[in-house]
Amino acid sequence: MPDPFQLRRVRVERSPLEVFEQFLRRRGKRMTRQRRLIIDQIFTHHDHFDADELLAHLQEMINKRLVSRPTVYRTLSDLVAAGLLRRMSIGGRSVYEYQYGYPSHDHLFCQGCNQLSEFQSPAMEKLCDRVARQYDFQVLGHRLFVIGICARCRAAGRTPEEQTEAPGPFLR
Amino acid sequence: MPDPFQLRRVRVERSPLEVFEQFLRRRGKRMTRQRRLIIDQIFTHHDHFDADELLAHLQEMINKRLVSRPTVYRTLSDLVAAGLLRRMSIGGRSVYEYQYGYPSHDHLFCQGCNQLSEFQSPAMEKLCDRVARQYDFQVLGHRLFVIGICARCRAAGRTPEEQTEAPGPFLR
DNA sequence: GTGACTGCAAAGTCTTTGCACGCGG
DNA sequence: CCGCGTGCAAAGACTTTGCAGTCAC
Repeated sequence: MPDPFQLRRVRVERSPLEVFEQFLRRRGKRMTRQRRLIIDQIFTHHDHFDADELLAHLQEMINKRLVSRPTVYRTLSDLVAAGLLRRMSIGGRSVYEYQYGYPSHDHLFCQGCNQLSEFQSPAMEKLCDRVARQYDFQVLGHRLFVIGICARCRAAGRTPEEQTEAPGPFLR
Repeated sequence: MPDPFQLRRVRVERSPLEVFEQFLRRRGKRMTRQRRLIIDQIFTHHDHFDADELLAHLQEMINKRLVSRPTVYRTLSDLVAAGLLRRMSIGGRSVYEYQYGYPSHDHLFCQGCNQLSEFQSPAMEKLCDRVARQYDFQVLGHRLFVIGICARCRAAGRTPEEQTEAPGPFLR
């Protein structure tokens, strides 16, 4: 059985830092100490994360007053604009994941543990394209969340919390 | 070419109001004038909407002080809990759509006009199930957003705004 | 009559913005 | 040195909550 938790990066020619530097240069923007810190922190992890989690990882730097909250938010937006990250939303907050150097994938969302995991499915890509063609819709990408209960939670007898908050996708 | 904009309700035995009344009764809750107003307003429209849009439709009632903002929010949550609505998020806000008496479907999201439309694809349902089985994941449902440009926007030469905000899904 | 519901105002969360200073190129 | 970037504080957008009066049952 394939493990959905282990997508590996695809090989890319330039490092995220290089890509970002070029992005900044093209726009007459600057590479700063803060931006470098944030990129380092992000691209040494392989996760879905939100600004707060990133801030937690940067906590030490924040304590040392090396990065501030607004700068983290601003940089995250820049990284999305640069195509390095993708932004989603879960539970009303923005959540980010790798885009550059990371394979296209879909998500499994477990209602037992609220974990987001990933899987790849070429068939899914094809089906999206086929459906879109039917509706004369030019596809730029897609977001799929399969919602349910993971094996671990089922084994633990953990059932979804009451449907007070039904899972639902979010575009931004 | 099928029109994605025209899903029609499926026939159901009980009206949304009846379902909600039963839901309330079972929980020792009460059917109030406000809740009736909100349900009426919602189930005479066929849309995706958020609390503010609903509030706008209820504006007259609000002006007359017949419903308040917190009550709208509270009732929307109740309707989700009752299985009448589904909640998603777009752009950082909760967005609702029909659940009860409405067929299962997926979404096309146009980056040109930010319109959300719907389509049905049995193949998609099957594929989700098949993929989930592979990962030993018990499926409760899924959310799919195909992101791109609709025919109308393409014809109008409208391209997506710059990737400042990449579309991304949102679970809640 | 009892206790759930409402409206109001206020608080909470997450995110963005205005502004003066600091620093990259 | 020019002007972009940062940090601070404050504002903003959306949603939730505490509380006292009101209304459904």
